[in-house]
Amino acid sequence: MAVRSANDIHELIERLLRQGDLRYTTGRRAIVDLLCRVGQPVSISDIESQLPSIPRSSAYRHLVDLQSVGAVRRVAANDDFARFELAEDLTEHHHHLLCTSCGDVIDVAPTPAFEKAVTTMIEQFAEREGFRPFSHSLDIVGHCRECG
Amino acid sequence: MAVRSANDIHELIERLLRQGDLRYTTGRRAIVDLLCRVGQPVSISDIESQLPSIPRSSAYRHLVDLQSVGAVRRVAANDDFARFELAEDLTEHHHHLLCTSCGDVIDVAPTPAFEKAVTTMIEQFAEREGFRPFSHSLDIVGHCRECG
DNA sequence: GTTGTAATGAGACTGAGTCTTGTTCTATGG
DNA sequence: CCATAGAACAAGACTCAGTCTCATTACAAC
Repeated sequence: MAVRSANDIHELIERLLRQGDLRYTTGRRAIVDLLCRVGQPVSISDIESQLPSIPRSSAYRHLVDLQSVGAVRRVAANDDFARFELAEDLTEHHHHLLCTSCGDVIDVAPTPAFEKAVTTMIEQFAEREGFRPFSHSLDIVGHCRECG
Repeated sequence: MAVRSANDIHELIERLLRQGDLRYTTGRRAIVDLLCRVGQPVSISDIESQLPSIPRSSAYRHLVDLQSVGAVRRVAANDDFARFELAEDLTEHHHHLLCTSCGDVIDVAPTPAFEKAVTTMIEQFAEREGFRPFSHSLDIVGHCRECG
């Protein structure tokens, strides 16, 4: 799903951090690396098991920092564990398949026809409700291939 | 947004509970009443303030019971408080406007054109990913009228 | 009534996520 | 090179939404 190379992403995130007077340190880079590699939303326990050298408190702090500069986005999954992924500006707009059995989250890219329909509809809501939309996300709930 | 009258909803929920060998007691009814009245997702603190006679532990238990028979659905909002609403079977299919400023959740009914586009796209994903879809939800993130 | 089961209230408990504190890096400047 | 100031960090205490336990109460069936 990566539209840019990992190198590009690192460079972009470094710039984003610098704009916020933050450094792109080893710990932050390790987390971004993981997010690039996995290519789908990652939970804190994923981070703990993949990057055991990073303490939980640091992982949370890094994620908050990365969010604050717009490099990372928090994803609300179906279980009650927060998950994190690279911001869409760095990858591409996509939606999520949520498995209610194993909790897994799978990224999927929408078709242009669908996104056009969404945009049209959102404009209607915005008009009617006086709502100013920033972004949208579609979650498809069901069972993944493994869970049948 | 109510497609059925509150009376109908109570009757349906009573039947759902009975099928699960559960009774439609005063506490459960009070919560369902609140969900009908408010007509949008409600948080635990909303329930506490609107129904002070129901202890928190009971409110949570009632919500779990109501969920287990399919009368109520848990909604993941943008803040990290769970919210609850009547299941779509009892009301009508709808989506959510999430305000990132005040945390409010507003129900909106999708246009038929949009739902057709969603269905088509979901079928494609299901095919491609071996995913068995049960339901979907679209969240539109932004600022509500009050928050500008 | 009696009796078995569901429902309830009160409060202890759990654990994801946050905050605090003291320490270690690192970028700059003399 | 060293000094030093601010950022980053590790460790662990802390918070509080949500869950669990258990003793008590309501209810349905006989």
